[in-house]
Amino acid sequence: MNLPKAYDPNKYEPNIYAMWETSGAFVPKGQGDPYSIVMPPPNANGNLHIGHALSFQLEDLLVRYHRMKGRDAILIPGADHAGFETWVVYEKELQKQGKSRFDFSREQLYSQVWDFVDQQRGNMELQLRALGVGASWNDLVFTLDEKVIRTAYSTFKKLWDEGSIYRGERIVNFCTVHQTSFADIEVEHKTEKGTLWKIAYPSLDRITEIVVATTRPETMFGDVAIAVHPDDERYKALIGTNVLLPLTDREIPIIADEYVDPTFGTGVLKVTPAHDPNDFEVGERHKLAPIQVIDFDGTMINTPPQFLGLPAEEARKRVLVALEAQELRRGEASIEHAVGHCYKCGSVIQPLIKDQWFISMKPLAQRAKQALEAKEITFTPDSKRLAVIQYLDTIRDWNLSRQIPWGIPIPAFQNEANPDDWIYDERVNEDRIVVNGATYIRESDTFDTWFSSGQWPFIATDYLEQGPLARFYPNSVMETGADILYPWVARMIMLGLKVTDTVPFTHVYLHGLVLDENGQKMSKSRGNVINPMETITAYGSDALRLGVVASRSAGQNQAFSTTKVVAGRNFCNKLWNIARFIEDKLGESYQPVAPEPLSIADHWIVRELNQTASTIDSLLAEYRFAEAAETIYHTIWSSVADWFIESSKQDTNPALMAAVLDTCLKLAHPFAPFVTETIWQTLSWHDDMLISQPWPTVAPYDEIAAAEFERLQKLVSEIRFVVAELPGNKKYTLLYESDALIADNAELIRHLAKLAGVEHVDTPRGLQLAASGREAWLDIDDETRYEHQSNLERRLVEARQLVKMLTSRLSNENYVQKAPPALVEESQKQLVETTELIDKLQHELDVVA
RNA sequence: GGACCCUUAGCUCAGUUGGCUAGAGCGCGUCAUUGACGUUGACGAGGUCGGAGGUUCGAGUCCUCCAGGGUCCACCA
Repeated sequence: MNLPKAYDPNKYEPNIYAMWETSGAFVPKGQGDPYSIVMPPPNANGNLHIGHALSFQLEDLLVRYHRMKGRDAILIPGADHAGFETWVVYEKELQKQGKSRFDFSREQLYSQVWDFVDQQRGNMELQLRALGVGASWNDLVFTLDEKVIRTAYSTFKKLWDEGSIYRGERIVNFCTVHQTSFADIEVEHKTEKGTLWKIAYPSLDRITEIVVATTRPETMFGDVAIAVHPDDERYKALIGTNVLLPLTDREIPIIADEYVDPTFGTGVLKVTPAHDPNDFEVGERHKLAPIQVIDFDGTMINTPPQFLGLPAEEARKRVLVALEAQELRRGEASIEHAVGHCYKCGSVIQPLIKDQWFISMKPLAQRAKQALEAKEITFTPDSKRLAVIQYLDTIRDWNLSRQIPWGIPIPAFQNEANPDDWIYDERVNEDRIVVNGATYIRESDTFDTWFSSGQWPFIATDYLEQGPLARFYPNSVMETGADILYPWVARMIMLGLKVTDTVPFTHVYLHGLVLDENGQKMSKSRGNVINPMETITAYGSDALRLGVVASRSAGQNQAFSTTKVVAGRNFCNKLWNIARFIEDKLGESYQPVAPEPLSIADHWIVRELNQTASTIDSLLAEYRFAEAAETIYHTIWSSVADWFIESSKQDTNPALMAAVLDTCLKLAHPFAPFVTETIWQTLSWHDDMLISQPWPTVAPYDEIAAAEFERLQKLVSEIRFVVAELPGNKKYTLLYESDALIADNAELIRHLAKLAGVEHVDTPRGLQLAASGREAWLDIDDETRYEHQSNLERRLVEARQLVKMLTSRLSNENYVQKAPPALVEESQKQLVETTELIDKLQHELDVVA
């Protein structure tokens, strides 16, 4: 025996991973039906967090399992340039150096960030290896790889050519801190308390006035009209007249628009097309040109001099004071309203007008919706499929433009002489190009990163170019976080259908957030982040996998639990020691022999393992990872270790023990890849790798023998139970009169039940073991027996309650008629058995008395 | 404003189409024991499944309402 007593994961994991990787175990073999998962690419220059561990370990689990099931399986890794995230980090770096983005050209910035990311790269990939994630590393795709850009461009052109891409002045969500716009979905709305101010706009003769209600008085200099509902009797007469815009000498008209809600505020809306999306639409309808009064840096422009250049917040205060001075304020009310914030810095998102590139989403969404309704893609949990459908119903056009240098340049050029003339051209390295004699200037914006990552499944498989991995498209499963269902999953579906004319994957599995042990969201600011690498150092990679997969269901945010990681570590150690025991029994020179079950324990364990394999099959088919993990845990710990191994100490069947160990390792491998492979490598009868083994097939056994063992278990359990209740720590002798099971397995029963002996007698004495229904007695003296009386009484009461319940159930005619016959029969059988038990217990009590 | 989810043992959570006496890990109690494993073994205690109705022979599971917690979506100034 050269294996140490305890499994030390850190000692083996790196070597095992290196063996897999260098031997090409993660590379698809080209045989069998393709099975593919494309990894949601983690940030190339970041570290993995515990949510990544869950995500990637689930993906790896699926791929390992399907590989063993004979599929041509691949897990395609990725790395994300994480446009905005990385840019924010880099801009902070610049700040530290006392520089800003304006000190450099776009090309300079791009190459600086590239170097910055390059320095950090590799961490994440090492961490994936530590997690045991068996990715096909040569197929890794970085989101700024040339082929990603190529595909993004061809898709953009396709959409452009068919008119789905348009450039337009629209209200965009602009972060004045980060100097970029966001898609609607990226804006974080928070409900806040605000103030609704009422402000009087005087008529031209200054005799009457109309009172508007607004939460943003500072935008009043951008007002181009006052709007009321056309049917609002209070204001009907005023429609078409002009009022004076306070603090200015500008006149604006009163217009009628259905959009105005007469019950809100004063029923009068100030129309500020440049700074509110609704007002923008009202303005368009009434052909009113917007006036921008907040600049892209968040300060005031186009205002009277005293407000010029002030930050918007400050301007608001001063405007209110100025209005007060002119006695134009007509009260205020506090309201709760949703305010958009930048999800990164938390500052208020300004709705501003900007020329941006948009995709018309309605047609894409319709197509995706049909596919989802037809269940061309299934979801776990299914409720998320319905959620996506609902999202698609209300989708708005997608703003693709980002004012961030770190990203894929938008391949568009504008005619210097004619601003409305835009052309598609991929020469994005040129500032200006000449086409047909006209000079065109390059668009300075980059794509929203989701535009390229939305095409990830067919990019990573080179499907459009029919590369070597093209057979892996569509992907088998998209496994990702429920939090990016809309920004990512929905878009992959839409773009996949659009570009490849097929769904990008056939199943979506969504995991929830891993919360901290108290159920709180993990965040750096809270300081409650669990680093998966530290967990691996402390407990091992398999322990982390088992712990994080256990008791977790799809789509639910659930707490991390160290106790489950500990349980996982203990399980690995258990498996290790099962192997140690078996290897010790077999000896170092063991040569494999065809296994054949001989003892009743042998037949039973073969049946159990068959059952476990098929249970895991059906659970994984439904993505019930936690239950599958629990199944293998209990099979190995209880059935194999506590019963089979213990039995084997009495009756050794080397070939079968070896086969049982092999089967356990295979079944457990997707859930605990490192320890199982480590053990496999120590087995003298294998010179290959576990990772490449086929999933266990059904092995033959004898059902009668297996059932015998079950009866033996029942007897042993009863003996243990009764003995535990008896006073003192004595060892007892089991007596039997005529019982073949006991006679044939006397030594085994003695060992399992820790008895002094098992003896055949002609006249039984002592305490009869009633519950297991055997002709067997524990040889106890009268005094002990007397002390045991209360236990007998207690069990008698329990048995009588059960009889009462069964009797009433069976006397219910509806039950007998409507319940499935098997259930009724079961109840009847149980009633008979329990009645017999009562007789025996009663008899025992009579003897004592 | 809309939608979805959660509430089960002390803690963290499972529980497919309704099926009988609701499970796991950890924790807790009693006991055992130096040779596979103390990262162990045996035995046990602990839950009227958030509350109230309803459907059903039968409800943790389906329906309605209520309470508490959470998430997502949303252009009411």
